[in-house]
Amino acid sequence: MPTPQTLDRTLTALADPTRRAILQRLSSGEARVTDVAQPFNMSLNAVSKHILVLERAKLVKRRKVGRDHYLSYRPEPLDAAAKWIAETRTFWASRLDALEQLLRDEDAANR
Amino acid sequence: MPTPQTLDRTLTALADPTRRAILQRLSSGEARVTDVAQPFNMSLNAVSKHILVLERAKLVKRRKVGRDHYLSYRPEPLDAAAKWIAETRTFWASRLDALEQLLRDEDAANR
DNA sequence: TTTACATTCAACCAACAGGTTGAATATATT
DNA sequence: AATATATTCAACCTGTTGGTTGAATGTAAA
Repeated sequence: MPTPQTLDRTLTALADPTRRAILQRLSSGEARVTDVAQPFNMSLNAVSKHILVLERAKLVKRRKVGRDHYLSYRPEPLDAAAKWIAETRTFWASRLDALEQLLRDEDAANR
Repeated sequence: MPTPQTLDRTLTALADPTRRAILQRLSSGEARVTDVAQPFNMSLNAVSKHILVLERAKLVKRRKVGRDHYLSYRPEPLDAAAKWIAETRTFWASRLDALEQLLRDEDAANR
């Protein structure tokens, strides 16, 4: 299970369409910072910052070759987040079953 | 599939431990704003703002009874987010299979 | 060795997030 | 009618986000 802070970083990184697009691009293979930035309608520096956020969340790894930085997609945090959400959903759903909810509603109505 | 903006809102809402704790609290049944705020070490107003974020993400629904506002947890956006992540992960993983990655690495090496 | 390229660093800015306090509003209770 | 409770609204503050531009750094190519 991811530590809360790890989860925060993963979800924050994913909660931005530019960063999701970067991940999608990298899912088809390594690319340099410039390559990743090319399709976006913003400065290279802006994309570089987004990449930093993804690195902090360990969704992207960097391999330096001379002046080029090759970026690659790392699926592990996504796996962990998906697992956390699925487990949490199950747990929460179990606390919302029909009978329990009915009893709580009655309790609330009688207050 | 959730619209990108919906996904943004869901992930943003989930990327905060206070808001996750609020959802957890509500997963065991309805509660009023004051009840939800009680355990937190912050002002009622701060919690009220967090609830607004959760409402915007449709993770919480509000039912007003007199001066009391009863809040309830809505799992649907969580389901949608989990589904999106799972599908995306599968899609991205399929583009990262061993052969394709090998070919791309050779291509990169020969540049 | 000069020039071009890939990238970050640094400073700045506007908008937003997350918190505060104080007042306003609406409803209950006495 | 007066008071207490539940909640939001409004203004404010501080720190962060997401963007910009310009300069610095390191490496490759002419």
